[in-house]
Amino acid sequence: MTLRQSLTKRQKTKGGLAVVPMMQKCDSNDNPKCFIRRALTKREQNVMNRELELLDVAEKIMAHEGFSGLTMDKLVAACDYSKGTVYNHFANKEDLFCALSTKGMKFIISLVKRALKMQGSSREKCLAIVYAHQLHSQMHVTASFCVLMVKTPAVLERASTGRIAIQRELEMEITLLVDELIAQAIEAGDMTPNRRDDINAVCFALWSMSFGSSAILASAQDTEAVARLDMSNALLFNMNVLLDGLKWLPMSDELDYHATWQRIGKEVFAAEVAALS
Amino acid sequence: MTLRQSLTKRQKTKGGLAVVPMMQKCDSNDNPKCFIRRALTKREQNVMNRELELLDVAEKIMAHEGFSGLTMDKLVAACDYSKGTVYNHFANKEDLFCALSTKGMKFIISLVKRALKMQGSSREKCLAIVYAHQLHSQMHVTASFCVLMVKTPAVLERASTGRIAIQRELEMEITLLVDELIAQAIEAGDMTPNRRDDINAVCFALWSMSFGSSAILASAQDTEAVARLDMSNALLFNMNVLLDGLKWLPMSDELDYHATWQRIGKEVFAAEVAALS
DNA sequence: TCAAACTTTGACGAAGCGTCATTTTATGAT
DNA sequence: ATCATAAAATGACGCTTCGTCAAAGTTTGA
Repeated sequence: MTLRQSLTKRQKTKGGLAVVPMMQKCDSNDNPKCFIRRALTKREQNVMNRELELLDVAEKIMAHEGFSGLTMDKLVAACDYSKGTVYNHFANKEDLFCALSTKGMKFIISLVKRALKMQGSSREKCLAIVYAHQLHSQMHVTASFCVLMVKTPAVLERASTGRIAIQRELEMEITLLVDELIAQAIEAGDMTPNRRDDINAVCFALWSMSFGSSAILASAQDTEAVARLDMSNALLFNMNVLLDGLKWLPMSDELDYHATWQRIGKEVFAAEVAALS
Repeated sequence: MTLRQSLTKRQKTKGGLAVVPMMQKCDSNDNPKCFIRRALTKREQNVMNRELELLDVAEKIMAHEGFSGLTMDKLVAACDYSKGTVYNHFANKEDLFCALSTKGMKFIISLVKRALKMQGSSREKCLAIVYAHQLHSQMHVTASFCVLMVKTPAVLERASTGRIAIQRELEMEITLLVDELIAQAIEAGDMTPNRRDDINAVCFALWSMSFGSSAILASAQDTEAVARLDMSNALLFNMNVLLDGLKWLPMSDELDYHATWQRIGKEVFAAEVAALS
């Protein structure tokens, strides 16, 4: 976030240097509309609102016409702005996907924060986090695909570096939240990993399982191995096996985590669950 | 595979029915070059060889220019055939991706079959299967992305139904292989799930963890949560935790699975490991 | 040897992407 | 209030990519 902050506010094009307009850019050459953190002018406020508006329109198109149905031309046609303006926000199509992913991540983070405030053991909170992830993938099916898609070289190669950086920051934020939970669990004696390294490994294991399960459940519903499954319980089953393997107390034969799962839906994410039906 | 097999060999266009040429199609309207299983004519043999050739060229382009660098026009330019001929093989770009994925799946299956023949306990064989998956994602980075990508709506919406069906068959094949291993483990007393349902659940859990770990390791290498990791052990760690959670004997504190992991690399996949360096 | 069946070809139209010269709007100094 | 200047918005344009199809070429088997 320190990039180019030291430059004078107005610079001429002279000398071949890139113009750095009032609306400063985080990134030297490609990412438009990625603000330095400071008080926003009225103009910048407008720009930000418009960005949200554009993302909404894009999401609607995607929800309606599928992933490949979203094109820049369609987005331009569907909104009240011109092509140039849209491209002022998103450097290219992949950048747009990245922005949609960012929006999704922010949503997930807000859910995760609520999950962590839940009453219960550290293991129950962990389940609540996983529940949050699944909620997102159910509520915003297409957007959750963006989160997936953004990891793909096709996107990483083309999206603006600024947006990729934001994406990474958000990932870091989630990681830190999970790290904290793990630390709490260790402190409370619910789990006892040997070395400092193991916290990282545990965090990665949780992520892998949660991500793997949700991704497959969301995309491969008519695969035999998924179709034959009791899908409502699959995620909980997977997580319980993993958490048992980690010896994260209380073990699943000591406590009925189906009840916990229900409780999470009712107490923590009531509004979201309701919105789903 | 029973689709349209009962139709007479030659049918006229009359009556509005789709032409079903000598080179029969599995699919009524879109998938080209998807053969019914029977002795192949010389012509068909040529066509199949050419398909492999085209896939090779496509893979090379992708390896060189990245995922989005592969376009139909480039493929046409890089091979000795015309656009029409290429489109005779692949209904569209997504169909090509699907074909690349299929090729990858076939490779994985061949590795998995070797993994199952390994000397050792059922749990060790299970690790060998996971090892096979990881090998594929390391040896054919781009192709393994195709396997991922194909699950995405963007591809499913457009790929020919015939190829998607083949894809599903191959998935089924792997599922059956894993099912069999689980059944063996239960019979040998290495694991004791309660009900029939649990076999499905166990299979799904294995798949989720293996897929999730590999996908993240392959794509998100510069994410904080991955970068800080001991990546060479992450997959083994994840699998051991999961298998411990399943109480799949011998537990990881009874047996040094790092040794097993080494052994798999040396004994089962020596050639592939060597090819990687 | 020939007609029918099948394949190959590449020019073409449509659609998508991203750019940039030009026009419009906002800002702030006088 | 006026005007010069900076910034933003516009949309026509050029280029790439996609996928089609009528026509030309090739194979098959009678």
